[in-house]
Amino acid sequence: MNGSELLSVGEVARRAGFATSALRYYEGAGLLTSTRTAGGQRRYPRSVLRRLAFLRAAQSVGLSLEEIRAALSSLPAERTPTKADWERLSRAWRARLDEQILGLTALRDGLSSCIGCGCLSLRRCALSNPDDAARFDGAGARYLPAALRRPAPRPDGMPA
Amino acid sequence: MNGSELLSVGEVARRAGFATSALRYYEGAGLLTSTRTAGGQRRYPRSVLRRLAFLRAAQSVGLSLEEIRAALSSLPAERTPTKADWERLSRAWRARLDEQILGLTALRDGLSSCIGCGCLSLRRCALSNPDDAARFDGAGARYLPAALRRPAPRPDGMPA
DNA sequence: GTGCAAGTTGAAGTGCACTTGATGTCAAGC
DNA sequence: GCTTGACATCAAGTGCACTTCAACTTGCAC
Repeated sequence: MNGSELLSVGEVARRAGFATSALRYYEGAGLLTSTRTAGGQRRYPRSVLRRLAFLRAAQSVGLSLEEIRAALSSLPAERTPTKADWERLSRAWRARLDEQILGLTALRDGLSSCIGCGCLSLRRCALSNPDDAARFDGAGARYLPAALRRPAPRPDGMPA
Repeated sequence: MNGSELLSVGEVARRAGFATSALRYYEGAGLLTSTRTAGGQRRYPRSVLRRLAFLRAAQSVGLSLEEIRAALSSLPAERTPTKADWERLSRAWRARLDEQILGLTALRDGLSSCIGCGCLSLRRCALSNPDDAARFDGAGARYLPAALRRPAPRPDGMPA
């Protein structure tokens, strides 16, 4: 019932399933904070476990550490995040997850309906329409949501 | 109606939304093949566009080039893949996509039901149960499908 | 038949997300 | 109070997926 027992890196690493080196890396990257003992060793509050659970989940859906850092920065650093804190975060991410789920569903269904269909007009394909992606238009149905059209690591044509 | 017009790298890059350097890289990695002109320039059949569409889509759902290479290797290198070829690939991937969709849905719903719930027993959490992930048990409900529990880049304890 | 954009190769560089190694300090058990 | 394992920092290394660079060649348009 005592909420003030602090965890060492090793303890957190074990409980959260990360390497200690990763935890130190996350701290350097601004995703985690810790207090220190007199001797300089890290001590974490329990809430770091939830933070790490979120981090892991977010990574799994393909978000970069920077994106996750931005999201987590909306959590209070000092006090333990409340239900309301997490719910706010949850709402913000729901849209993204919805989009991603939609995209995957389209992809799954598209695998038979489009890629498997034998149609040769790739340009109208639901799965990947790079011409559309490259264009800056807003018109026309977007089959694959933006989340799944990963920004095509700089095609030659566009030096921006 | 002539199926034999070949495309240059630049053409393919433009149409598929990749950089030419990426196309050469993919060829080196065994994901693409090309014929050459007398002068040594690459020429691609139209079917490469579909291949690239698949590649992009697969990347978007988080698959490595190696996994994609393995999948694509089941396509005939010489003749243009048929509807049946793509459908076979499609079937093989459907399970993976289903799993990923399931996982994302669980994650989305879990964001309010678990992370947002205020419950402190992270160990029973649907979102991330690293203890379970670390354990080699088969018992108990797995909330997050394997596809979403990315293999936790080697936690300290396990040197394997 | 020539000019020049587009193509070629190989080696090296980039960014992300970490891990590994060297070297030294801390703290809990005996 | 000493040993031992966990912890500290910092620099360098790793793997993936590309991109960039330098130096040179091709091939279509005129």
